Amino acid sequence: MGLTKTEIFTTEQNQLAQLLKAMAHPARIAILEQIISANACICGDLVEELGLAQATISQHLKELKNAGIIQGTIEGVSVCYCINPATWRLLENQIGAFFKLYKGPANCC
Amino acid sequence: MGLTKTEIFTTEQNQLAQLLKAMAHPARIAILEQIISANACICGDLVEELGLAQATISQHLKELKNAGIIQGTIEGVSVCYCINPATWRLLENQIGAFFKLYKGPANCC
DNA sequence: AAATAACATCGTAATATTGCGATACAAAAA
DNA sequence: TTTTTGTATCGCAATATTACGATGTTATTT
Repeated sequence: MGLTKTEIFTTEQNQLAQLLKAMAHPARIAILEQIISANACICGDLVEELGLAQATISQHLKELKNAGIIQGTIEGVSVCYCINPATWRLLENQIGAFFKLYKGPANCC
Repeated sequence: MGLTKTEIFTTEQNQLAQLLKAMAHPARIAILEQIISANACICGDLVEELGLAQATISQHLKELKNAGIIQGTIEGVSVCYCINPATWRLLENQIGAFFKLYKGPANCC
């Protein structure tokens, strides 16, 4: 096959997996770090900063945008990408809740 | 192409991406939730609980194990999988640090 | 209006992931 | 020792991801 069986999982499980997947690439982590540290970043800067082609960066930005993690507003000739606060908080909370499930080592292993 | 250029990123970026990727699948999230809630889980239970074939579950368990997120100890006939506390804490801290980078909306968008 | 600048999209090649049936394997039970 | 039980691994087909050159697109300059 090759396609995930989303229908057998809960909405929360699918949503969290999708958001994590969007972040689960070193280039996209680097992009997010850049966007956050620059506090408003445009694609051109990222191409210079990271060592990837413009087309590749643009594609990664698209994935982050599709996942709702970032948002882009046109600013003259260039595009200003920044964090989508709502999704960021949502993901932070979802992940936080997930990690809090674990109460430490069990008595079995 | 088709292979990630890990050499142009930092060790931290690659490590975080790899751990996130290991979690970025609804089945693996469901598996982790099961392992945590059962506080020691074996593969057989998971096959009944989730709607995936035994071979598929075993493969997902292998990925979580390779990433260091879970560990398995042989317990008689079956295998007892549980959370690897060290990796769990590491990931929790890495993610926490990452999310704390963001200080709220910038003044640009 | 033509040229430029900054991104986006298309098309493609290489590789990775997902899922599962079939089969192998190792430990315990019969 | 044979059988059973619980997992792991193999091999395959379908699909997804990654990267990038080439080409579009859109808004600003000139």
